[in-house]
Amino acid sequence: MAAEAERDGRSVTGRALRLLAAFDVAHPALTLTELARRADLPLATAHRLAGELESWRALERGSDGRFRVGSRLWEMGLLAPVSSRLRQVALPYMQDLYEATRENIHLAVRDGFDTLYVEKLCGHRSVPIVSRVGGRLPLHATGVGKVLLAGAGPQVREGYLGRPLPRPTGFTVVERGRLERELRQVARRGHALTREEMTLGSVSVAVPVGPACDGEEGPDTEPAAALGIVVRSHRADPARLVPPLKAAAQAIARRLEETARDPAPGLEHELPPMPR
Amino acid sequence: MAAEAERDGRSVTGRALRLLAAFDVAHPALTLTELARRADLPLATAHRLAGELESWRALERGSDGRFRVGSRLWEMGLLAPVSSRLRQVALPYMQDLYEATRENIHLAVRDGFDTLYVEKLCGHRSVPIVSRVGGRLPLHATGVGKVLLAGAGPQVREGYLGRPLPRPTGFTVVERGRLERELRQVARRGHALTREEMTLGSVSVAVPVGPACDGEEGPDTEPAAALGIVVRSHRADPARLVPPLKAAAQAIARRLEETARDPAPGLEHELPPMPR
DNA sequence: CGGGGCCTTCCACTGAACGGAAGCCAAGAC
DNA sequence: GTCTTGGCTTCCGTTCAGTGGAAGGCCCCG
Repeated sequence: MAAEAERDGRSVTGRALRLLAAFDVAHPALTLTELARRADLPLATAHRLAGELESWRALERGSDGRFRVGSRLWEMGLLAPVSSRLRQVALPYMQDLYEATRENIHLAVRDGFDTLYVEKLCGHRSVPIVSRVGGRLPLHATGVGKVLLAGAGPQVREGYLGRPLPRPTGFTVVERGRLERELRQVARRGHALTREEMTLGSVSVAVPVGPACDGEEGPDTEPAAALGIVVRSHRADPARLVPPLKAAAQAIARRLEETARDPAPGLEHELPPMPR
Repeated sequence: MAAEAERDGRSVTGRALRLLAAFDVAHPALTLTELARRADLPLATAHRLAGELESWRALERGSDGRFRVGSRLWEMGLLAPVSSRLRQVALPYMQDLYEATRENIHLAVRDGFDTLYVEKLCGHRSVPIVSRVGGRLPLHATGVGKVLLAGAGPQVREGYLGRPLPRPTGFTVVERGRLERELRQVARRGHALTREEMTLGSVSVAVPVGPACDGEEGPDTEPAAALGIVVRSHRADPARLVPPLKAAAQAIARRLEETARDPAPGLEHELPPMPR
């Protein structure tokens, strides 16, 4: 820890990135002093670096003097593969699912030991829910998470199960044996169904998106993502949602493979770089 | 230009940010050498900095050796106000509009002299279109752009009109006088309607979101955003879309004002920081 | 086998980053 | 009115982290 903290703080780039990392969902806007404290930097240093980041619009400073993440950074982030490829491809199919159900539609990937939510559609009628685009939840307590965990390599699965697992509700399965059995079942069936394991009153159905979603399970074919839907638990038969989910997931997987070839996917219709 | 380039390259942070800025839609994946060339840095320097950025997962290096924008950066970007507030609030209303029309629904803000697209919903049935989330288009050639330009301060408007305007189609209005007249009309009516000015075959309708969207035009009330919809030009009567658009825009504006008060908006349900 | 990309590592030099300190400003207490 | 507090900004001498040329490794192709 000390060693890592050492390495982290040493380089200028590291310090700058620590400034960025000081922001999170609970702290989307920070005064210079808060920023310095959270990044563990001397005020003067934070001031200089934050100023520099601001001049690049990686940070923005509001009229209240607080710093916020800048829209330039947001723009940059959208170039990340998760967003630019996965999201782009999946969105129309997610739209279709939403139209058909008017429930929360989720697209998530595994990032380390977390479920990382890439996209989420919801309307006014959907169940309110804890997930958030860009947010993280445990792998073992959600539908999409279970699918991702079941599809991950044994390495990851072992590593994940070998640590204490949070238990958001009384229904969350955390006993190792039972969880492993469930995961095998998920892998076999090609879908996960979890009842109130993350939030009381909500049921979640999910399927993998990727090579493994055709039923055939290749040796090293971790799914690229998971597609899921969350409905109220009193809803008649969540299992009915599996076929449309699978259809959508397969379509997405196919399109992903197709677009994997062309590096610059079509319409480069950007604005010519207007002089300031 | 020379002066700015000078300042830009001097600081380490600047160099690191230049590396990030080397990525764009047309170049979402770069080899180290390309990266160095595009950022105008010596190879060794690019190598070191890129490595550091990678260790923070601000960049990721694929199996092909190319660098891409990292998902950590994507996550950070989602904390930007455009995304975390505006998008969150507007999305359900945009969903409703999509459901009702199945057409492209756009949410955009003005960023300098560009229309910056914050969100875009579209399904399979919608008109294919050039806009892209995080993308930029001219202010004078789209529905949302015109609304934003009409609502901007005279300073901005003058500045924008004082430069040569691109003309994507033969229908794009670029004559200053005519454009100014149109903008006044947009401001008065509270909505914009453009026919094939950006893309042949598409018509766009848009309304402002924000203080000015109640008809009353305060002195300094630039709209926070613009909400628009793009349909095929042969569609019966695009003007019919104005009332639902206005209703949605007002609802969004109201919710934006409401949530402006509470700094941390509710459910902080993040995962406890799992040890690596 | 030699040439040409592309990537990685090394290391001596140096100028850019550092951060303590001092000063500024506004709000609130007394 | 003055004093205190807290947040922000600027300054500047020291020093150490960043720099980048050069050399070497790897792979592919002719």
